[in-house]
Amino acid sequence: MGSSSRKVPASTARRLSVYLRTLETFEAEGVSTVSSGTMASRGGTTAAQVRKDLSHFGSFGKRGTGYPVAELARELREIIGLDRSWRVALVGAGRIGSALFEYGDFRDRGFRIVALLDSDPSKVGREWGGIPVLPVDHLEEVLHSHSVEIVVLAVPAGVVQDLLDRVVRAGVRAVLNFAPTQLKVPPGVTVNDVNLAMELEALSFALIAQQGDDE
Amino acid sequence: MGSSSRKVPASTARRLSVYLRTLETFEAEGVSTVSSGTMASRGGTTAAQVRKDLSHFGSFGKRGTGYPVAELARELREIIGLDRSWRVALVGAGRIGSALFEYGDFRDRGFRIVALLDSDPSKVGREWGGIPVLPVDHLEEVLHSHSVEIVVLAVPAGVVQDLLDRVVRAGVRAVLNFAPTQLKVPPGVTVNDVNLAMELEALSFALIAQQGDDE
DNA sequence: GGATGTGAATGTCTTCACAGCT
DNA sequence: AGCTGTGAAGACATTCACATCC
Repeated sequence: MGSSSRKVPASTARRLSVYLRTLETFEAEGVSTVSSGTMASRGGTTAAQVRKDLSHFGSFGKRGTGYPVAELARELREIIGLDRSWRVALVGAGRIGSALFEYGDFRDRGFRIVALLDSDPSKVGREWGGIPVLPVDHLEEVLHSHSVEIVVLAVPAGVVQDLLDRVVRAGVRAVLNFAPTQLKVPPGVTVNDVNLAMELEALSFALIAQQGDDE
Repeated sequence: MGSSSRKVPASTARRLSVYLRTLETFEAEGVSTVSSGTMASRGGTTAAQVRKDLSHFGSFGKRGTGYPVAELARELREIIGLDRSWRVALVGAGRIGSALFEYGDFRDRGFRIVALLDSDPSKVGREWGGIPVLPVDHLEEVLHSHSVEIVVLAVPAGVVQDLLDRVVRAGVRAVLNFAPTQLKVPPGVTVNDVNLAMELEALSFALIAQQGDDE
């Protein structure tokens, strides 16, 4: 009971990655069992939160003992979908695209960049680590021929909505967007935003708010 | 009444940036007044949400008319803290640091990178756009001499907690962290995480969950 | 004894719905 | 008439606390 993924809070989903990373650290340290309390203290949350989060997917612990590190890690990988590999296309071979491409961590975790696209003719035709940069005009056929499941949009704000529409029409249902634009997303499609400007502005806001607290 | 920043939900704070960007678009288009409904449709939220959010800071609209675009934009800039400029130090002159540095948007919005630091001797001594890359050993004095208010940590996971501790001890209270590590943060300090791996994993999870829905 | 798994209680955020201003 | 501002209701998420099992 409980192993179905019915009604998982979005916030829970976002914490699973943290748990997995914590478990992998313990695994590397040779620890074989952890309690929810230990997990919590490393993950910046509470013991009850860890248990509730995990309980959405099943019962992985033993009372009195805790959770088996290796086994729980394996379960989480399966739940998150990291027990397989995903085919990713990167649209926009600029600075951000480059940083992302070089950030080898992803490959290790099953995200394989199988296609690169750009609109700039001076970039098209080049290769990044053996992968050719293709013209963005061919977006649809590239997505199709490479069976792309996840698209990363690292393009200027002005063109991102148009690209998203094309990507969605081509059947892709998961997108990572770096443009500082709030996109119109049809149901059934997940778009995660990485908005660096917004992160900095949130810090600015926090500093201002802190200031006001000393009164 | 209500112009004090008592008890502002974190989620509200994160939406203010979106509202500001929406307003700036309208401003550029010469629109002088917007309703909460229009704001909402562009910001991916609801009219009531927009009004509630704004109501935490004051009453900026006119009933029957809507909100004055230019004036509300100005108010939001002040609330967020974009009516001044912030002094930012960037630790880690690698790929991500470079991408961030080149992403000129920030300068325009008041985030001025005044110092660059790295531990790699081959990078130290170089210049990026006139700003010298300094050795991270001198972190504390650099933060001090440049009156740094915000620090961006674009460094490997292994060293980030140590750097955060130093940064906090040096009196900085706002940090943007790119390492995939859950940091221990003392009270009074705000750390925002940009975790690319986690964003991709969230997409993976979403795809898996969608799959399960068709049953 | 020790730690999980989970209903119940609490807290937080969002949505509703409408009074009140323009 | 139109749209804001806001208490109240509702939905959602977190924390508590304890029975349950190893």
